[in-house]
Amino acid sequence: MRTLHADTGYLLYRLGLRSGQLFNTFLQESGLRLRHYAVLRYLATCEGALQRELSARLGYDPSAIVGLVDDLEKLGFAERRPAPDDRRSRIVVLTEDGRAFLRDTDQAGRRVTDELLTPLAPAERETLHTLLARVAGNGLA
Amino acid sequence: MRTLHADTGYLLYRLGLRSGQLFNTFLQESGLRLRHYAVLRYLATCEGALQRELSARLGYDPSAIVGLVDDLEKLGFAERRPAPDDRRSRIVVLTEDGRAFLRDTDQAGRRVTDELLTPLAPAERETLHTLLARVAGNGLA
DNA sequence: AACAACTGTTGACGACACCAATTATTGCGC
DNA sequence: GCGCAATAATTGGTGTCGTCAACAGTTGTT
Repeated sequence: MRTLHADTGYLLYRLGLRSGQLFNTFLQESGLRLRHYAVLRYLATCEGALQRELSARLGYDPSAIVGLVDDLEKLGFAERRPAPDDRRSRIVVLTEDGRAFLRDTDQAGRRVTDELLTPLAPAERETLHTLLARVAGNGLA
Repeated sequence: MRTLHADTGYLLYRLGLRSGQLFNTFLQESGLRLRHYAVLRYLATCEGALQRELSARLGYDPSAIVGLVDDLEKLGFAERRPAPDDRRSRIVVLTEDGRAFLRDTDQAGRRVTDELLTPLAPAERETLHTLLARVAGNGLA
C-alpha cells in the first residue's frame, strides 16, 4: 500500500497548513491574521477595490470580507469609501498607516517563507515557485 | 509593492486549501473527510497504530484522533484493540472493509491529484513532488 | 411600473485547531 | 512497597473558519 506522503496533493495540503500557521504566528503580535494580511497586500497592488472584488480574488466568502474590512478599519489600516457610480458598492482603500504597516512587516514576512523553505537552495526555491504558480493557474492564487 | 502571488509561502497556503477542498469533495459521497482518509491510509502502511502515534505522524491533536477513530469504527473501517503490554493504549487496526474501501477509492484518489496538477507535465510533477517532500522534511508530511 | 440581478450585511451551523482538565495506567525514585 | 511524575485516551470549552440562507438597498431590464 502506497503511503500518504507519496501523494503530491496531500503534501500540498499539509504544507499549506504549515505555511498558514507560520504566517499566523508571525502576525500574532500585530493582532492581525493571515486573512487580514492578504487583504492588505492585495489593496496595496490596486489602489482601491470593491469588496466583491476582494472576495473573488482572494477566495474568501463575501460575508468574511465584511468582518476583515471591519477589523482593518478599526485598526486604521484601511477605510471604506462610497463608490461614485454605484451606491451599492463601497471602495476599500489602504490608508497611510496600512501602507506603513506593510513596509514595516515586509522583511519579517519574507523571513517566514525563508524559514519554510530552509531545506531548499535558492535555485530550487525558484523552481518550486514557478511550478506552484503554474498549478495555481490563471485564477486567484 | 510586490503582489501576494509572488510569495511562495502564500502560494503554498492557497494551493493547500484548494487541494484539501478537492479531496473533501471527492470523499463527500463516502461520508468521510480528508482527516479520516489520512488515518485510513496511514493504518494501511503499519498494520496497527497507537492513537498517540497517529496524532504525532499525521499532525492532528490527540483529542481529534478520538473522534476520527470513533467515526471509522462506526463505519466498520477500523477498530480499537487493547494493547497487550500497556493497558492505557489502544491499538487501532484497519478492518477488511476499511482495506476494501481503500482499494475501491484508490483510483479516484489519484484522479484528485491529477486534476490539481493538470497544468504540469509528468516530469514537472515529479520535480514538484520531490521539492515538496524536501520542504516537508523528515517529520510527518 | 414590475421584476430579476447584484452588493454588502447579518445570522446560523458544522468543521477544525488549540488548550486545559480528568481518568486510568505505567514507570521511577526512594 | 509507597509516593509521585509521566503518559494514553478522553472530554469539554474557546476561538477561528468555510459555507450557506436570508435580508435590505440599489441597479438594470423590459
